[in-house]
Amino acid sequence: MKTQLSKDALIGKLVDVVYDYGYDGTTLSVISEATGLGKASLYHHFPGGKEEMAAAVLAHSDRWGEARIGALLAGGLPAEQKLRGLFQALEEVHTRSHQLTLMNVFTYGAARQVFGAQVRSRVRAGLEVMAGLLHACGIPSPTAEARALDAYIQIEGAMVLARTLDDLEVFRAVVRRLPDALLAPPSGLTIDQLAARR
Amino acid sequence: MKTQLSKDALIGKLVDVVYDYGYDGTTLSVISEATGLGKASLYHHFPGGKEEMAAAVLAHSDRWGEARIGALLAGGLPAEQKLRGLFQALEEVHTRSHQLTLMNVFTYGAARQVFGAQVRSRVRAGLEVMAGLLHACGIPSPTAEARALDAYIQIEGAMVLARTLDDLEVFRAVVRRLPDALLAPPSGLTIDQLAARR
DNA sequence: GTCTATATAGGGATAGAC
DNA sequence: GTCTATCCCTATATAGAC
Repeated sequence: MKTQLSKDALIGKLVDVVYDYGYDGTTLSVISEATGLGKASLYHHFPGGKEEMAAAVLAHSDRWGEARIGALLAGGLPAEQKLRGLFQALEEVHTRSHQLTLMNVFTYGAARQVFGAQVRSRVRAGLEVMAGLLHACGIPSPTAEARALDAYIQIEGAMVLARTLDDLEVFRAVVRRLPDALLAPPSGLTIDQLAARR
Repeated sequence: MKTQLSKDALIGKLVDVVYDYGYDGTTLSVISEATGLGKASLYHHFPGGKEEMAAAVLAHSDRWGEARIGALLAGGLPAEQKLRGLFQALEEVHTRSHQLTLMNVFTYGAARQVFGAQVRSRVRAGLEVMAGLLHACGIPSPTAEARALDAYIQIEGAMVLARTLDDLEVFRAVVRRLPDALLAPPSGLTIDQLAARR
C-alpha cells in the first residue's frame, strides 16, 4: 500500500506520542507502534530522524496557532470575544489529564539544547498576543503584560496539577475562570468574587 | 578509597541530575559523570538500579519535607508565619531557572507507571497542609482548599515559565506575592492591589 | 567500596528488496 | 512508500578482581 496514513495524520500521532512520553521517552519503537509504520518508513517521511520528527511536532503547533488563533485574531470580533475564544481553543486541545505541553517537553534535557530557544520565542510571542488583547480590552499596559504572564503561569500550572492529580477538571476550571479574572477592571473585583464566578 | 562521597552527598548529586534531565534523560552515564562514580559503584549503592535511584530522589524529597517543613509546622510560630516560612523554603530549593519538579519528572512516560501514584499522594498531602494553614489563618474552609490548589498551580506554573524563559525571577516574583494573595480576607483586596504589593 | 570488563537489550539510523 | 535485515552505539545491569 502506498499510503495508509496521510502526512497530517502521521504528524497527529507523533504529537500525541510526544505529549505523552516527552522527548527522551519518545523512542522510534513507540512511534512505530503508535503509527503502525516500521522504523525505516518513519525515516522515509523524516530523513532527519527523531530530531526532525520533534521539529514536526513544533511546526504542527505553529500551524495550529496560525490557523486556529490567527483566524480568531484576524476576525471581526471585539477584543473581549477574541480573548474568550483563545481560552476556548486552549480547552479544545488539552483533552487528556496526563498530556504534556510544549514547555514541558522541549525545555529540559537533550531537547532544551535543540528546541529551547524556539519554544521561548513562541511563548514570548504568545505573551505579547495576550497582552495586546488585554490592552485592547481596556487594561492599561503594565497591568496587561503582568496579567498575560500570570495567565500563562496558571495555564501551565493547571496542566501540571491536572496531570499529577489525574483530574482534567483542575485544568478546565482554571481555563474557564481566567478570562473574567484577566478582564477585571484594574481595581475591580476581589479574588474571591472572581473565584465565585467560575 | 572507601568513600569519596557520603550517601547523602551522592543522593544530592542524584537529585540535581534528575531535576535537570528528567527520568528518561537521566542515564547511568550522566549519573556516573556527575558523581564521579563508575556504573558498577552506583549499583553497589543502589542494587535496584535506576528505579531505586529515582526512588531515592523521591525519598530525599520526603526527608527534606519532614525536616524543613515538619520543623516549621511543629514550631511555635503563628500560622501566618508558618505559611510565609513555607514559601521561603520553597524559594530556597528552587535556585536554577531550568530545574524540574517532582510533578514534572515523575508524572508522565515510564516514570508515571512506577511513581505517579506516590507523587499524587504527596501532592494531596501538601494541599491539605497548605489548606490547613490557611484555615488556621482565618480563611473559611472551602476557600482555603481552593486557594491551596491555586497556590500549587501558580507555583508549578511559575517554575515552568521560569524554565522556558530562562528567568528565575518569574518564579521568585510569584512565590513572594503568593502569601499575601492567599491570606487576603475572603472579600478583601483586589487582584491588582495584591499584585502591587510584590 | 570502587574498579575493569562484559553481557544483554534497546536506541537511532541505513541499505536495499519489493 | 513500506518492509526486513542489519549496523553501530548507548543503556541497563552483572561478574569478579582489587
